[in-house]
Amino acid sequence: MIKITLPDGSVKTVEKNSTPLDVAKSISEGFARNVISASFNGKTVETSTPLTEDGSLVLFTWKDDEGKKAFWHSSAHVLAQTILHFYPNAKLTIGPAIENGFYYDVDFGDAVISEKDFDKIEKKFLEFARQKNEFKMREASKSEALAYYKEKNNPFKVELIENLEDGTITFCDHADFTDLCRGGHIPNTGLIKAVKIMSVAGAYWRGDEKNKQLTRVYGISFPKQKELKEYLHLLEEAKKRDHRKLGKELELFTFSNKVGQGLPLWLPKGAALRERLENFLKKAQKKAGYEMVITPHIGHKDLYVTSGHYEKYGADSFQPIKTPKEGEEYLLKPMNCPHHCEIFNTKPYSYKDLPKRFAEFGTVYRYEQSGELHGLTRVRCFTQDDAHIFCTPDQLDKEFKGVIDLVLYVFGALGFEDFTAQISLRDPNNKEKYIGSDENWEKAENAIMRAAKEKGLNTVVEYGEAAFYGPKLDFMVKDVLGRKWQLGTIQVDYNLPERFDLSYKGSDNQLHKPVMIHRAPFGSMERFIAILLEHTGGNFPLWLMPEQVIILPISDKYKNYAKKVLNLLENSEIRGLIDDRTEKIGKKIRDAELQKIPYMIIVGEQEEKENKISVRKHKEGDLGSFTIEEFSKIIKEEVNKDLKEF
RNA sequence: GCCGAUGUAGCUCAGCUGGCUAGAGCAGCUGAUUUGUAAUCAGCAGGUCGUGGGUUCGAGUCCCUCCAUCGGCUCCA
Repeated sequence: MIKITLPDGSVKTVEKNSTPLDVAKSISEGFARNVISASFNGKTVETSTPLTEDGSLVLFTWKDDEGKKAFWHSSAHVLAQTILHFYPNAKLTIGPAIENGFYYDVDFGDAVISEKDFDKIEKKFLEFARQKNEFKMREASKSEALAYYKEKNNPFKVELIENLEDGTITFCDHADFTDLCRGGHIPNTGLIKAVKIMSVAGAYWRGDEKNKQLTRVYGISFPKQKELKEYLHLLEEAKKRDHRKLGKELELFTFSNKVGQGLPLWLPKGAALRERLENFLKKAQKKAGYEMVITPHIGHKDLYVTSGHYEKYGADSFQPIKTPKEGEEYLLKPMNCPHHCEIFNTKPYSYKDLPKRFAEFGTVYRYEQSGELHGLTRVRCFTQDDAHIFCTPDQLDKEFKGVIDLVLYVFGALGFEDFTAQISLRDPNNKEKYIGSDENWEKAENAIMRAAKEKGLNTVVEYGEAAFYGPKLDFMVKDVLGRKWQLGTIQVDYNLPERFDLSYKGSDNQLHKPVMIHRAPFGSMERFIAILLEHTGGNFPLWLMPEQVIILPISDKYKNYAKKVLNLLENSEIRGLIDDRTEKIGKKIRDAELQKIPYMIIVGEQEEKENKISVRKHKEGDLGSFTIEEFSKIIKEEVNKDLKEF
């Protein structure tokens, strides 16, 4: 007999070689039917793995992330089985579970797979699934495994196996299908009741552009048909909040092929919104001791040779601007730091002058690959809410934490609660991608980790995500489809001060190098507004709204009263407009609702007589009758609720 | 940049297997209606069917090039 400890602390004594499924059955038959995967002593096991020693067992159902992972990983096996059914010469590579579903990377050879094929794949997939085949793990020696895939002429699996230790190699069989596999499956294929092939895409073998491009087949599966339907419905709903769609509908921004790919055009309402955001940050920055600077959109080539950008990005950037002067070259600025370094360099500083904090809404130009452009989130011209802090090493921690406070203030005011603070470090295996000494890198990395910890941020560490000149603390927020985007960023840099030979006089009368912090709480105006649009669905906080109220006269007779109301509201710094079309009130309300204007003010005979207004709130309906003073107060309170002082 | 898909009026879309002057709703314009909490009625106007080539008696429809967009990959100072 062995003792099995369950997550609630209870201990079950079962016979040796009992399986996790047996343990589940000993709890209840009903529960056992829902158990789809398990972990034993922290390691993923099959639900059919015989347990041979005492230990702690966790049983997972579809409701658990681990359960879903096993479900989707198992689905990838069935997908591979189905693909081989239609394309017997296809070569399988890897097929993991992902956040929403699973994929399988396949070398289809000369065959092309596209959306037209999805239907038949789904049908055959479910046919295979219904056979209720069990997933059975089987150990194999390295030579056996290699021989198997060499015979199948599959260089990808051979490469994978060559990197594995002998004695750790396992296969998983179900029906007549076999795959190299670490394990973690659902009991049998019959649990998969619904599947949808979502898309195909090219994906490089092992994520390296230099390798062969494989075809990645994305799918998602569910234990119930209904859940698939719900998932697809959710996706449809999410697409309605796509910032590209809302940006067009709300007339915030647009693109023009004549102007060029990835070059956003801000329309009046979008420009007003953006200006409001900028002023909001300017105000907070002023309190935090920043000084505004302004720098040109171009810079001499030498500036970027000094900074290292020329060497790093020169060939892949917008190409230099030539002048009539022989050999003279300027670059569109891809970032503001070199300019700000030269601003610092303009005069000598004492340690008593530091920190210096230079801020600029700096527009930069980067030649992003055409396939990378994406609405407003990835563009070729964007404006960073940039600033560079030059401080002494002693001041670094305090300054860094001050920036964290500012970022948290900005995120808080705009309702971003669900973000991850990502510590982006160097790729330890690829140090030649970065400039600067190991010593400086370590100092910078430590400063970031220390500050993030002291501020109690919930952080994740990502290797290989650093900038080429220094590590970053990135504030990541998801878009409506769950894709992560970097918004706020704070970077510690010991390298540019060296390259630009920045210095200050210390109390010891010696010259010292300042430390530089690059930071942008929004990240860029473009990306921030895009993500804000998706999070709010266009219903921005009231203080940001291009139009806060719209006045709807019942008929032409009340236009004058409407104008009077608007005037009074404008005196209270409320932004509004009048819908003076000769339309029915129902029509005006409908149009105002579609434009997502927060408050509608209806004025007619009744209102004019009583010198009042009838207020209707977007999405909520009639609020009743108010005096203008009462209404102004409500608006002011709502604005102040979101706009706390920094 | 790479893989797959898509591109018809300002917007959302129809146009089947190639066949007369390419359709609809909304928006726009004109007129009537002066209206009480999500669409008043009528009329008018609006399209080189993304671009350039090709196949064909005939191309929005089939083929190729390029451009742009979408979903991924790679990249992201």
